[in-house]
Amino acid sequence: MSIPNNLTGNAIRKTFIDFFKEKGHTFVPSSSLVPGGDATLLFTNAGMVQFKDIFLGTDKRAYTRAANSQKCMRVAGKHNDLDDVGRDGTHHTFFEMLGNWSFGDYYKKEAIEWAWELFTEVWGLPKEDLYATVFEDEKGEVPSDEEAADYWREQPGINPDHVLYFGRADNFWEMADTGPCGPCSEIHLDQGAEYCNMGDQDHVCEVNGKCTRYLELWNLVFIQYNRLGPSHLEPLPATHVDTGLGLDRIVAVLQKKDSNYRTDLLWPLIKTTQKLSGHTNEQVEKEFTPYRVIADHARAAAFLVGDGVIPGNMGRNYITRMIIRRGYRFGGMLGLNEPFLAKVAETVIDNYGEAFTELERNRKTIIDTITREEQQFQRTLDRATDQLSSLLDDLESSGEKSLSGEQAADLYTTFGMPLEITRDIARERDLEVEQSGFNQAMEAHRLASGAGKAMGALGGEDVEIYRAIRADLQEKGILDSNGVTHDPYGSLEFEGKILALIVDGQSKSEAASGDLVEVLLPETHFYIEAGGQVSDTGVIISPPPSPPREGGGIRGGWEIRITDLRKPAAGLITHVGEVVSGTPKVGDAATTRIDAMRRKDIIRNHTATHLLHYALDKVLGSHARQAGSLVAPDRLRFDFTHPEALTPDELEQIEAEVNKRVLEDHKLNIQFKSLDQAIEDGARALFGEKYEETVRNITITSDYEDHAFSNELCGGTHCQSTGEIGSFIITSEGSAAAGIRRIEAVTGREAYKLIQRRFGVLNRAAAMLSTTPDQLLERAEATIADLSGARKKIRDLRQRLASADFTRVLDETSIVNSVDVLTAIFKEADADTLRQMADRFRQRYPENGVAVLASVLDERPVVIAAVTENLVKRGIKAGDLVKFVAAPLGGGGGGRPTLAQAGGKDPSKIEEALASVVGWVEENIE
RNA sequence: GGGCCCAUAGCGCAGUUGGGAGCGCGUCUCAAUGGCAUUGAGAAGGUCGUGGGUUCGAAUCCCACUGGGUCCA
Repeated sequence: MSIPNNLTGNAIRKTFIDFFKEKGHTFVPSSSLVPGGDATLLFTNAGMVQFKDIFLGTDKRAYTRAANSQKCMRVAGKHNDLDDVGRDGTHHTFFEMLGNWSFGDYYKKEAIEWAWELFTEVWGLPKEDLYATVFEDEKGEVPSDEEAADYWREQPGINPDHVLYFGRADNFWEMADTGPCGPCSEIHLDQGAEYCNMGDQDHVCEVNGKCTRYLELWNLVFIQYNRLGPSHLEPLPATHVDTGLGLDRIVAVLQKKDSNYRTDLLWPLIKTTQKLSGHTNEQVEKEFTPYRVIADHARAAAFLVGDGVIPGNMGRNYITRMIIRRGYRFGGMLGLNEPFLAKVAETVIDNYGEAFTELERNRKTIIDTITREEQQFQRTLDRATDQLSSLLDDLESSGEKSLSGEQAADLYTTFGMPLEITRDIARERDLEVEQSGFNQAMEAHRLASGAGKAMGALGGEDVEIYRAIRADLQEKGILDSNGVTHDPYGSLEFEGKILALIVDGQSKSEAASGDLVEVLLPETHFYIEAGGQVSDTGVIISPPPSPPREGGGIRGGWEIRITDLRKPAAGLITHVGEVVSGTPKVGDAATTRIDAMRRKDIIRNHTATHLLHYALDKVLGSHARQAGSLVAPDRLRFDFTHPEALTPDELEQIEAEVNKRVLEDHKLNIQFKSLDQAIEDGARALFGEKYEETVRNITITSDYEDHAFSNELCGGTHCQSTGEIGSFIITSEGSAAAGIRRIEAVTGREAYKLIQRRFGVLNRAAAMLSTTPDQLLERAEATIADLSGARKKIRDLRQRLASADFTRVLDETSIVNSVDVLTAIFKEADADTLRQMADRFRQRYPENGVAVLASVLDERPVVIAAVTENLVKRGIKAGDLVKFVAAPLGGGGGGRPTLAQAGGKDPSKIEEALASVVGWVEENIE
């Protein structure tokens, strides 16, 4: 494939960015596929995701013009089933969206001019084949976009008849039911009559029509209204431009390919796959669907893992798993029966690594993760195949021809066996799978799963009260427009006036002793739970602080014990606690005191958390990233991405590494800087976390290395140097979710307590075994060996003793109707020994023998009854006999007809019970 | 977040009305062959994931927890 240098996919992307840079735009790198701070969105699915807050007016940027190429995933939408992707030449799970943006800067004139210029002058698309569409409201409520239409008609070389009007569905863009919206304008390309896929003679090709002749390329959105209701639009003070041009599509057009998969963005992936399958070019064309699916999915998987999304069983992790598994499955159609997708993903990295450096950086993680998931899937399939085989065996032996849909669905939902594979295997044996039952069962499964909705108690029902309080205080000038000042990094003490007291959700002028109260102050130094670090606790007291008196009260003063902090409404922070003594009043002078020791415990754990994060990276690899964290005074808990349980050796190394850094006693360096700067300096940002423009960057650098070994964005409170941590001990390692491990650890005071406790146990255990702690292990091993040897000996002796006894009584049978009946008691014999005796009895009396042997073990009677085979036919069953014998002992029993066992509670009745055996045999024999 | 499945010897697994904890591979010992591959005989190895409950008796039934698998949102 020879493509001119200026028309490679990478060059086209670059041309777009450079073109808009020249027009004064700032290049903004693509944001992650995982949308930051937006829980409603599974993946970034459009170029505007990272700019959404600018349009909503809640975010500001340093620039007003931007250009980007945004990574997007569309997989879970209502009309986009994953199963349809890859079946044609234009649909993808992953794609790039080129866009240029104006935030209150230029508008329709420039947007249209530049789009035309780029298309016709730079990229040389034929002017006569281009069409522009503009908005005209079919309901007549919103004005037509004549402005845009006029600009289009002014463009050099455009055919004015190619400017067309369309209604709301095609040419009006809205973010949601309310909010910013506006008309849009699209550029379509007439690819020529041969591109029509509707052979029908009555069919007329048209823009936005039914066939594939006219291709929509670029959508220019003009945001000029704010929608307040279904028919209520209000003009926005500032207008914005948001455009979207799918890279794969424009590259296909410029490279004159009839399928996106034949461009130099995706074709190399198909060639790599072909190398693996060994197919000829003709075979590739024949099997083009699997090739497309593999190319698309390998690309999506590489980008997903590159952005830190690992395969799992929930949300975006689940999508990632399904994409890898589907790719693997389609590989099977090409005869690829072992992990191969990572090799294709490597081509993705080679091809895209320059434009998206995260791919290159995470090369190893991407390859390992994809391969591991393929292997896992193969294991799952192998297991499910066994299951299916035995189901099909049953089916065949019962002469049925089709597997029930319910069973197929069960196989899928429980063992992960996809329907197609079930069907393939069944067909090999000439069996069918019932489709409608499968659909029904899946629907039932969907309903059952959906019934358990995640409960999201967001609170907020009392937000009005707090808003009113804030408005009132701001009106009176008591609280400034920024609200309560929050500075958790300085002093642990603060003096100020009580601005408000809230009791039972109502603002009060005073609170009484015992009241649960929220205290509002103009400023607070308490840390408020964030980033895993728990809130501070402390007290608020009335000054002057007098020495505490007996009984805890302060004369004339009051004290409030603070246990939590809340942010009930924007700009408000309240201290939640209980009035311990006195009557605090609004307007009272107050002194706050944070519990200092507790705070120290917390900062030790927080700094240790950073060291742990670093150590995980060092020992396990860079794929081990933070996935959750708790920093409490008594422990820290850290969740991170890692596919398997940690070995004891790894845990030891991690613990050692952290303690090494503690003992080296490094200073922490805390700086505020711009997010971009921090990332450039190597800070690790968290996925799904939204950061302000200015971030707090915490780095730890050692004297003998030139760069920081720990570099994090963090708003928490920390030690001044790592030595304050004291020591760090891991207390547990486990799993938090699939692919996520959890480590718990203690530091400082808790670590010391733990060591003390452990030493205590060690010393006591050593003393018990009359040895020293150092030799405890050998001693314990020896003791255990002795013990099991002794136990064995006892068992042996017992059996030998019992055996000798048994030999004596073996011939002391009573004869009833020519049946030898033996009853005997062996104290201390266990059930096992009794059974062996029963066997010997039956060797001695192969016919016409009944034995009932009893023992008392641990104060409880045990009875075994043995009956020879021939007597079973005459109505003597061991189970019945043993039940009869055990009844007076307060027990019951059962077993097989020839050998049965029973237990009971009352050993004193054994003799009596055994004496009744002869009578029972006499009565029951036929 | 919810549904379903699984956890038994180092590994892979069987264990069906609740009553002798087993199979294959691996390990060790002995024997056969000149040596190896191999074959035969024998042995060691298990808190039946953890904790409760039901029962005279639980790997087996019930509950909770832990770990793993899987599907759905």
